[in-house]
Amino acid sequence: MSHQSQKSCMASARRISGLLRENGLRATKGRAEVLALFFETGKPLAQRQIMEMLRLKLDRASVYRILNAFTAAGVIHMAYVDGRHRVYELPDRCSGRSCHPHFSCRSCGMTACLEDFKVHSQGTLGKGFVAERQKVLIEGLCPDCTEGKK
Amino acid sequence: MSHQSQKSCMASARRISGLLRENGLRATKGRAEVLALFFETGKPLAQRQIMEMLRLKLDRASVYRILNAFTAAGVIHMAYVDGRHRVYELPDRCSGRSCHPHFSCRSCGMTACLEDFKVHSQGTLGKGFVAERQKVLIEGLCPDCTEGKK
DNA sequence: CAATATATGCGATAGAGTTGCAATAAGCAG
DNA sequence: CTGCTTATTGCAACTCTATCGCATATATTG
Repeated sequence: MSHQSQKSCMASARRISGLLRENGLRATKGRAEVLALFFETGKPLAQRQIMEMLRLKLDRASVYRILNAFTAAGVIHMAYVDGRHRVYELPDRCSGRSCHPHFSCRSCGMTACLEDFKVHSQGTLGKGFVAERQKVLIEGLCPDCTEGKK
Repeated sequence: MSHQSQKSCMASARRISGLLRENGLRATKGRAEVLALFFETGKPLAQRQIMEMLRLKLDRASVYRILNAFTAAGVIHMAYVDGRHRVYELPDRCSGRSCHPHFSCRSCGMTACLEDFKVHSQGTLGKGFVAERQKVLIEGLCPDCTEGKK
């Protein structure tokens, strides 16, 4: 999947560089690769996973700085915190006020985006409060782990 | 508030010890005090805050172990992760499947429980998935910080 | 009150994330 | 394409949360 076609890789590389520059970020190899990983996997990623998936060598500190820069620029956002890990994702399917919910398995730690799961909120926050984003995390057991428990 | 009446303190101390034992936990001074803090404040607490509020001396490691033991026993649960801090609270107002939402101010970091805020979820997780808990975090600005931004 | 299993204190350690600084590479003008 | 300026990277040291092993202290049980 990573080397299907030079052409399409290059094409998306150009698209990604453009996206970086549009957001006021220099299009370095490291940044392009990290951003490409988000597009390729389409999944929420933590620094650790990014490090493991990198084809290009990149320092730990650089990955952290890249994630922070991306977050500040709004290219990605922190989806949720999993244990000690900050998990980021593209804000693709998220409106300004609410993000799609995430699922996290308490047994194996597997996580997933719940795109067909809708969350409606009702009620008032109180005077002066302004809600900007709504993060929902469903904890439970994934199919593999429910089978194991049977 | 901490020394209003010896009597009520002692009474609740006995109640707390009982609660610990009911959950299979030894009623040590440290554990009783930590659990009492959750009841007295009624607020979500992180290890750091607990350390600062302790009247009794207790080691950092012990507080961590106490929080883990309480969580394993179900006496408290992790409400959310605030930056690098795990924040715990009594499962008082939480049913088995859903927890009351929390608010977190992105400017000052202040957090609060949203008791009058209800969240309804709709949809399917997918075959084999079992939802056990639903954590909702609303991010935004608190009254103090909205005033500042005006 | 003594025996025993469990908690605690202390020090060392692990792991996520940050920072300072020198080296490097992107972006831009010519 | 070349050189200049400035942002980014690599490296190493560091911070901070959390955990672990082990000796000591303490709660529970009989």
